[in-house]
Amino acid sequence: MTARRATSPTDGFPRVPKDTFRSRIADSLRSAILGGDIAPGSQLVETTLAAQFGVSRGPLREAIRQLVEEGILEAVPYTGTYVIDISVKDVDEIYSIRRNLETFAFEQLWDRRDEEFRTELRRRHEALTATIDAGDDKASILAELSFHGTVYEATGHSFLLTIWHGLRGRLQLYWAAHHRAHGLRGPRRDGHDDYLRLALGNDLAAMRNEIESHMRRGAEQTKAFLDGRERLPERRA
Amino acid sequence: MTARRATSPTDGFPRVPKDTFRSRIADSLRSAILGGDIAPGSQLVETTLAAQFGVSRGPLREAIRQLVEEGILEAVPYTGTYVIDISVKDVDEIYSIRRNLETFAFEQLWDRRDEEFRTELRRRHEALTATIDAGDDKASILAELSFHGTVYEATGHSFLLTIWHGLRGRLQLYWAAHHRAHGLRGPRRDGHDDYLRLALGNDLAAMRNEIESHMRRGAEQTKAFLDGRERLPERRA
DNA sequence: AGGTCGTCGATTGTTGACAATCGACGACCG
DNA sequence: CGGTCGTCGATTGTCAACAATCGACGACCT
Repeated sequence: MTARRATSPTDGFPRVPKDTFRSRIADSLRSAILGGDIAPGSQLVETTLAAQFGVSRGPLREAIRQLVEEGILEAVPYTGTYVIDISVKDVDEIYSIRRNLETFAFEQLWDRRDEEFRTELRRRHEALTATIDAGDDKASILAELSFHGTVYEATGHSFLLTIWHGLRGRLQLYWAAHHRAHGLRGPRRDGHDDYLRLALGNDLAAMRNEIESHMRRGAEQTKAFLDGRERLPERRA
Repeated sequence: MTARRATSPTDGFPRVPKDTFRSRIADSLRSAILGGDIAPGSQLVETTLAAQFGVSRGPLREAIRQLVEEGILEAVPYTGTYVIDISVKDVDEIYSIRRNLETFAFEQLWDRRDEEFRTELRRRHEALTATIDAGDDKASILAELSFHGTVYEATGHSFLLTIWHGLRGRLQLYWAAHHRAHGLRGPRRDGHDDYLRLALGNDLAAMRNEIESHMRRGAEQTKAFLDGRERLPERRA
């Protein structure tokens, strides 16, 4: 009897108005940060933001507390709140734990994969390649995260899903920074073909290996970007 | 250059005053909930709490937002905020992912275990048995969590540590409920002897097995308590 | 000139009052 | 007697004003 999430928009029946300023502000701010419209490290000024959103500072501050707790903002009392900056160590950590969790998710799910899961995974894979073909980098970031999110959602493991959402935010932040710096994130169109094939197949060990190499590739790619970024601070491509 | 946590009290130099109402309120509220002074399912009334803490509703609401995001409170807009209730499914999830993460932590740490780690682990194990000998159940809950936390902290993996803190809160909540219901939580005095011995030894596979069985034991114990509790519903929620 | 200390603008922290919403109780109607 | 609908108290959501703190600039002293 603990169920019924107030924030979930996909509950079936028309829970239309159940909305509040702080939730809209939080959503809006989050997507602005994760989408790359606000650069990492920059300071958020409450009065300015409140004016931009057309609300007072009260709800805005509550939204900020929420995002601080989500880990995408950093607050220093009496001084300021800043968008978190990204480091090589962070990337290593995120990818290492993501490898672990995604493997765990597949282990949990493996014998319970049903047709709905397979269909959904294929659907999101197609959506991903479509955004890549369309050259829409911003959408392809979301599509890739949505693709990987399929398995987390399918486990029905709510705590795992919560952790994944935290990781997802970080990844989105890194990739957005990457994209903003290079102008092109450049995911290969066939980058998830093996992943999809193995996820639909029956060789769990092979799937483990695929996750391993997939994550290593991702970590190397992201770290290479950050290395260059730290060696040449402030350079335009 | 992203370092310097404002919330860490163990930084070395006297960061005395860097405190704010909302942080104190959040700490106070959290320990009251996790310590079992506020029952799961009960509603928090802002005006009442604000009066008890001697502050206005502003900072209190921000603290609540924080705890909601930490997962120990649940908020329904325009209606109320409640201490989360615990379910059998939650226990299964927590222990399954905890087994996974604690194994991951040992794998990360294994070849880097130094004398400081061994000393600290032994020290906390002694502290744990001491609280059990003293019959201080509340302290033994914290001591057990502190003991297990050693390995997470030793990895230096900040994201892993963050996730552990989330799990820790849930566990503390379950155990506190358990304790309040039974009057005695009853951890066996030698419950962590094998765990300690293997954690200090050189057989990683054996350590994996120990974690596995340790978690299974813990999950069964907690679930048995919840089963009995759900069969005899004591109060409304 | 170099360093120290006071002052000031900017920003966050806090407060009390006011508005919107919810859930329940009770009157009213069939 | 059962059900429906309006009203009302309680609770949360929002706002604008005020206080505390910080960081930097500039005057002052040595």
